[in-house]
Amino acid sequence: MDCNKTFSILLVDDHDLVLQGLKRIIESSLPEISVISTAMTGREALEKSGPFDVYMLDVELPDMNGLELVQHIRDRYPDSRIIINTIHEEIWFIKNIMRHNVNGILFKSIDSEKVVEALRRVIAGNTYYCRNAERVRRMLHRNTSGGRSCSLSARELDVLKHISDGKSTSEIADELCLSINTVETHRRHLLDKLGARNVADLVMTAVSEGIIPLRKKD
Amino acid sequence: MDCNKTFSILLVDDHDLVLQGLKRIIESSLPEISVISTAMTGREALEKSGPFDVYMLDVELPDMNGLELVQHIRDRYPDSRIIINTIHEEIWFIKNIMRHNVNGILFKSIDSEKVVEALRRVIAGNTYYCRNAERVRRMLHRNTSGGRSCSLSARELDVLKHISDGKSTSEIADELCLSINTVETHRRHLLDKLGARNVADLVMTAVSEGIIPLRKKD
DNA sequence: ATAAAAATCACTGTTTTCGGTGATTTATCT
DNA sequence: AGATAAATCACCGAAAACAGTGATTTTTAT
Repeated sequence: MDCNKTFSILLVDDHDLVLQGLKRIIESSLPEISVISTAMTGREALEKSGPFDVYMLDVELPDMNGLELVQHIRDRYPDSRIIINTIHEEIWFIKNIMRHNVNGILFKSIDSEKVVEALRRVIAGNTYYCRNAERVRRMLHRNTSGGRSCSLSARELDVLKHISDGKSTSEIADELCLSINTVETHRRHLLDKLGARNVADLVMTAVSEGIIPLRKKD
Repeated sequence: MDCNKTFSILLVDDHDLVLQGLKRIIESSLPEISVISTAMTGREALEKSGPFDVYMLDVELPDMNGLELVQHIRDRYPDSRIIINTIHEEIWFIKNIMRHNVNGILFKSIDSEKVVEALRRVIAGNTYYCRNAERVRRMLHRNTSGGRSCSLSARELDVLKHISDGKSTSEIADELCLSINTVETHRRHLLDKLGARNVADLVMTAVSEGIIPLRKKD
């Protein structure tokens, strides 16, 4: 890619503060982005004469769901890069975003260096996902393109049940007569496969997906 | 209590190995227990001419649920001390045992010093619960004798929801604009109130009790 | 009004989780 | 027979959870 090429970006967010902040960050740290346009609604965004090289979208817009907007942009300008910028860090929310084939996900809570890094990576043709979103991405990837299913092995299910019962890794190792390292590996695979960030998330996901049953009433 | 008094105990377990092990431990470390009787079924236990000072019962017996046996013993000999000895460390199971007003709970996985300690404490008129059971005990205590309900405050529910969504304490603190210390306190209260040992257990309990809903399908 | 509960924050130490990486041995499937 | 997945174990470091204690301020209820 030509190092002297300049890029255009469209920032879409219904909060002016966010727009100004992003604009400022980009202006000061990313001189290769020469055109910075903004929009505060989905409609306004679609009216801007594109294509832009990069779209950075909030998912919560007054007139339109940000993900609908993603569809529109993808339809018109398939080569554009799209970064989603959201305050929602909920896992199911991230999964939704992932399915729309975006190039990057940012959370509004992050600091400006991350924004710069994300833009650099996306412009370079790579993807950027916030740490929290990375796990979810991997999980979905396995399910769709990888061809592999994310079904759990018998042993993993064993470990999962013990985890959901509040056991620590060392306790599980004892009860299943395994090394702690082994249980930790299973645990890691569980987190990966279910796209969970920690055991709380793991249990919630597993129960919600019906992988493990609710606890019997006592 | 007279230091020279000797005590009697009835050990009930359907595994002879366990009986022999317990017997051995008691003989070698607890000279104050002079009468050690054993039974391998609930029926056999009830046929032994009591009362014994202490009953140590397995909950899994071939002919009878150990908790039924507790009832029988309590009815006949209200002053006897009862210790439950079980391999089941599941929380809901512990809760069940707790409700039967026993003096101690041991898990078969523990080492012999704990057995001795438990017997000493129970003989002295105190209670003994394995570490894992202690939390559950505190929770139930609040619900019944304490008069206090274990209902969660609004803030605690807030924090719980975030936890169940896989958020870390620091993330929750950020999102709710609280100090990390505060969130940790809420978390601790949640664990106490729901009788959970860690977040995995917390989420499982909260979902099972219907305190928080399952995650929306995506 | 005043007692009780809720909400807030602080400090400290230990244990556990989480993430990355890599490797070997069985099963299993094609 | 060879590829693939499952199951096993190891080592490391950083981050988070967990446990115990204590304390102040605000709400809420009696």
